[in-house]
Amino acid sequence: MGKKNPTLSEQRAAFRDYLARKQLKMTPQRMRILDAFLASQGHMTSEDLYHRVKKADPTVGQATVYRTLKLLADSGIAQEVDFSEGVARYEHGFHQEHHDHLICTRCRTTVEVSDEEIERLQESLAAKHGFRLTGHSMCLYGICPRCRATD
Amino acid sequence: MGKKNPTLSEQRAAFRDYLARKQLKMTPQRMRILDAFLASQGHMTSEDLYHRVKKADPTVGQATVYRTLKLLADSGIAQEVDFSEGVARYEHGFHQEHHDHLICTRCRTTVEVSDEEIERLQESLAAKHGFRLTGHSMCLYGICPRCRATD
DNA sequence: GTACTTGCAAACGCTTTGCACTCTC
DNA sequence: GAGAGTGCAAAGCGTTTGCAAGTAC
Repeated sequence: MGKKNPTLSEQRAAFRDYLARKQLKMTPQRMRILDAFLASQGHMTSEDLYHRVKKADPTVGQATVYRTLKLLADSGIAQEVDFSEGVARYEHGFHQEHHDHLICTRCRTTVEVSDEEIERLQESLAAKHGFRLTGHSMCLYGICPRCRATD
Repeated sequence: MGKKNPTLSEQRAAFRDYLARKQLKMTPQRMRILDAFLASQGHMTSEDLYHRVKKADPTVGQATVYRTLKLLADSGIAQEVDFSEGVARYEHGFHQEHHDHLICTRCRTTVEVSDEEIERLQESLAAKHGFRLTGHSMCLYGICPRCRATD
């Protein structure tokens, strides 16, 4: 478990490969969006990324960012996450170990957490009902230490 | 754990109390929406409920259903759940034991599951990061036995 | 040269809201 | 009768899509 994170150029190559496999084309826009995505951290919305990309190239359209994020997710470079806010968020997809999220409902801070025991129990819970698991999302909502301190 | 489910008239009374406490009024529309909600099962969308209510009274507006569902959720009679579909769903809120959802991504069947061990681990995971948990949502996505059979 | 891509603006689906009217308490 | 609630239609939001022009391969 836990190969180390791919380098920037490995990721670029991976995206190129993905595009080729799907008979899609590499374009300057896609390149810029990929780079902006890789250069950022956390859980970005399409909007976030759009603004970042726009700084580098004001001509890029919002629709292209939406479209490219879908490709990044499909290629595995990005991972869509849903914090029930009504916006899609994306995080880097190369986190080998699955992780879940601990979200402060007051300040929106999020912490990535993981627990092998929980993973294992989830699998067996699914198996007990005859399901083959393809994915899951677990969000724990609460109040973070900092917000608790300022109560 | 596990008081038995409240009766229909207990729930009506609970809603009435909630409204009174908030200085809101009971109306025939709210009554009908509550009844339709209680008479249904599963994970309903506002749309679902709107259609049901409409059969009993075609004059009820969609906005009223949205508004009333929010009240039902706030009062604890309903519980909002999010299966990442882009629609809000509501289930009965009187399930005392917390449960999570196992969702078939092919046929959308959902099964309610619960596991005390997982609950406990979630608590301790949150505590480890100094969070005070206020809620959580866990959705396990997979393929249900029936869909697996027709592969 | 042939698809595939782009930016734009319009359309989308779900949800919320402003309004004039109506009703509950 | 004062304050809430209603239905309607319009607006809001994040996201998707149709299109004509542009571009990677």
